[in-house]
Amino acid sequence: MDEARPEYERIYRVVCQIPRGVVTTYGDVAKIAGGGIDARTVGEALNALPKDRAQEIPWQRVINARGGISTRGMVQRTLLEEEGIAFGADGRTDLRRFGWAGPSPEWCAANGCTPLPPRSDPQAEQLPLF
DNA sequence: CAGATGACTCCCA
DNA sequence: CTGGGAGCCATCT
Repeated sequence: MDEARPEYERIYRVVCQIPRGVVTTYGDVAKIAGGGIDARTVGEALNALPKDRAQEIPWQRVINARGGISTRGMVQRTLLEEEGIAFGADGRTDLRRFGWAGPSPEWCAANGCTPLPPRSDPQAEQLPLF
């Protein structure tokens, strides 16, 4: 039997908090989870994610810091497009529009996680609707 | 215990 | 934009 991996479970819990229609990065998930977890560890956790559990965990909403998909194949991109995520010609998406702001502060407190630092983007308010 | 690997990220040329 | 290199952490040989 595969041993329980508490570090991974915390990562999964954070990913489950990502609402439909938005995406986040490995680094952000790592910061939220905290506890010596970094972007690479998040990737490992999702890679080791069993298929039966992939149905409940929106792993597809986790992408790299460049706004692109690190996985091979079109599976992840297709799933995200189904949720309304738009990709550019280079296969990247605008994190300022589809980027996840992080879980609620109360959730963080209840799960011992760290909320995401507020990124003040003056242009984020002026983003065109298109 | 040491080396290699990976769904990562940042910095610099 | 593209490459190369370093930093980082967990898992497997």
